[in-house]
Amino acid sequence: MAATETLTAERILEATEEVLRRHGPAKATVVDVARALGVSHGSVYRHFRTKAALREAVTKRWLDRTSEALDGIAGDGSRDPETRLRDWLAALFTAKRRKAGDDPELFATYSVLAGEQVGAVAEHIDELTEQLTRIVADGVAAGAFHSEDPAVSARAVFQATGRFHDPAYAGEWDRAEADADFAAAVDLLLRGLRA
Amino acid sequence: MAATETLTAERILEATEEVLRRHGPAKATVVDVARALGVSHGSVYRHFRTKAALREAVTKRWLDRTSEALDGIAGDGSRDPETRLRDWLAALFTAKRRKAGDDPELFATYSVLAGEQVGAVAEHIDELTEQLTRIVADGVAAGAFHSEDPAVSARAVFQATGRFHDPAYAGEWDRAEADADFAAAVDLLLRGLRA
DNA sequence: CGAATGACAGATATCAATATCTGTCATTCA
DNA sequence: TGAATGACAGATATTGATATCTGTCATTCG
Repeated sequence: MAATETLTAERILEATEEVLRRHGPAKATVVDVARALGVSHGSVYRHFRTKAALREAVTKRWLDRTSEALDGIAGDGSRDPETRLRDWLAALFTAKRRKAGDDPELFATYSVLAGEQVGAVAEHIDELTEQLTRIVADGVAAGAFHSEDPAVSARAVFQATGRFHDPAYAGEWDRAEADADFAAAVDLLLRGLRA
Repeated sequence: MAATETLTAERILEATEEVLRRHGPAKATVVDVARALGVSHGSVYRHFRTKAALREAVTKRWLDRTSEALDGIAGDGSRDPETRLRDWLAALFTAKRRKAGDDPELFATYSVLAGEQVGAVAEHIDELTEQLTRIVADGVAAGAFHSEDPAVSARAVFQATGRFHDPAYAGEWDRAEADADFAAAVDLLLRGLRA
């Protein structure tokens, strides 16, 4: 029985996600989470020192799902770097667009949380940029790319494609021009990277 | 004497800007503007049909100041396209950064207004993109740039540099890495454009 | 004895009553 | 006669009294 299972951080995070989905970021309370689990809110505070810590943990969890999905593409050293870079960027854009399109309210909720958790987001961006750096470095090693410093180039590529992954632009992702804009951006950046 | 001058749209816009500076976008009212001018609010409605129209006009005015400043660089056909493109992007970044840094509250106010006036902003972006297109087209004509379609490339360059002109990123502009990031972005994009 | 509770103080949010604002228009003023 | 006014209705914002929430901790429970 779910209700008699021991109270773990993981179960609290699941309940928190559910409460956030139902109530939105502004109205989701720790009391709501406790109610959903059938425990007192004091028990939740045993696992998370503050409400902010709980929100941070649930945000990290969400961000990590994106990072993990992309890591496979970044790490696949057997494929040629240009294709890998194109695939990685396309996968990032597609994933974000799907999340935003499938459940706009939950996406908006997590966008608000991400806005609060600047630190967690910075870490997430670092992770993604490291994945990009790996691809660029592989490309340089293979003679396919030119770059003075793969980390700098990767950062530039990530920032230049912000329009296609930053939640601030989510409203533009279903516009008719989005795909053409994305293709033009990737083509221009890859021309810039090629040896 | 100012108080006895005829009431013109221009004078109303000046007063509106002042009221916005003082009260911010949320609390600035048409009544405030009328009070600042020493007239009844009915008189303001003679020149602007709605409060939204007044806000749109004052926003356009603000956006146009940026466009005009950059038009000189874009139109100077005597200088080489690569330098002109670098200068144009640097001028845009510098102008935005200065506005945001010198008077953060007014900048935040206008950012809110820009968020409301989607149409006016779209026109402004079209203008800037046309200026960029002129530079890219000149570069292609001179054999310095490669581009299938200068308008598409210009759009890609503008979007890729969004981090350095979109008010959503204003908070990042005074970070230590901003200049290095900008340089890396411009270098990468110019490598992509060169013939 | 460690996990869970629930009462509590201070901080934050909600709600309904009140005040202000937007947009109109018949009237005044120069 | 055309520009300006100010009273007005409906919509929006402010306020202050009330309810809920956050975070703690002495106590209970298994």
